[in-house]
Amino acid sequence: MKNIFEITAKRFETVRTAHLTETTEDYVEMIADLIAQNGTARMVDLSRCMGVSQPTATKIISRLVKEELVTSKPYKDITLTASGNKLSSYCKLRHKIVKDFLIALGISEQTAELDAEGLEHHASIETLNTFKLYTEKNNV
Amino acid sequence: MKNIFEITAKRFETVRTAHLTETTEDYVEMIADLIAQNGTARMVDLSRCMGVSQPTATKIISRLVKEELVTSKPYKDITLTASGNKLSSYCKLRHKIVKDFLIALGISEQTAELDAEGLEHHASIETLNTFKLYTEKNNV
DNA sequence: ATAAAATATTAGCCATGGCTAATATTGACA
DNA sequence: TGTCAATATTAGCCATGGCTAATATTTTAT
Repeated sequence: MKNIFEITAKRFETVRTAHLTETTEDYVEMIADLIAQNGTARMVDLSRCMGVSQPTATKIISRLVKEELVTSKPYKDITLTASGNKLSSYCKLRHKIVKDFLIALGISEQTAELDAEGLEHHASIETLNTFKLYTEKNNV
Repeated sequence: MKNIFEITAKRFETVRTAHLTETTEDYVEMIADLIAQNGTARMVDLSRCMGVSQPTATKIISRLVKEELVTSKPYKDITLTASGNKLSSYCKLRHKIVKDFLIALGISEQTAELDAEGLEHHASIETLNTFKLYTEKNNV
């Protein structure tokens, strides 16, 4: 009846923290994808890709500007700062590790893509490393 | 430039939907645990286990009452309805599948517990089945 | 039995991230 | 070039889930 509380509480706090960074990571990653594919990232494409309205995308981008991950001037294309680029590279790598692992396990590519989107934000370094090793061993 | 949007949008919508049900599931599961361990689920224990303030727990419980997963009368212990119990059983099973899988993969129990808490809400049926089969094959 | 401690609720604040409607700006093309 | 369509922003709403401070109730203990 004492530190049982602290142990479970810490788990849930970790998950809540992950949620706070999820939106940030997903948007930064999508901006990088759009730039790679189209040369530029426009608000309208970003909002369509994320499945939200344009005002929602605008609001989130303004937060990312404050966090210095993104640069955005009114009516201009969105770009990533150095730290935004760094974060997007990390997220892309992590996404690939999770997706490839699921595929190596025998899961269909479609499900792997869908599940990776949700799972990637909640895998610790230890788990990511284990996933990576498994894929390397079972995918040659 | 057309249904690329729809595909990625659907992925993110799935994740957002999962988030909406996460709190519900975590609280229902914790209430079941507290009842199993202590005989009753009190607000103060629930809030400590979830790592939130008591008013936050109270607010969430009032939502769960509306959703008919929980019964709660002021200053009385919290109990689960039939559907609350059903949901908690499902969540508990799913949590075990994910945690056991991570352990079977070679991940430490501590990390497995921590990561399972975040991962369990984002694994599809296909992925859960694959996890379960893997554990069964590699854990005998 | 009553005072103090523990527990629970209410009120009221905040940030995030959804939305629609209205407005502003840009870009395209006739 | 001027108009219209496309894009972007702003304003203002909502729900969720955090919090603290204040209040209410219950439990404990003297």
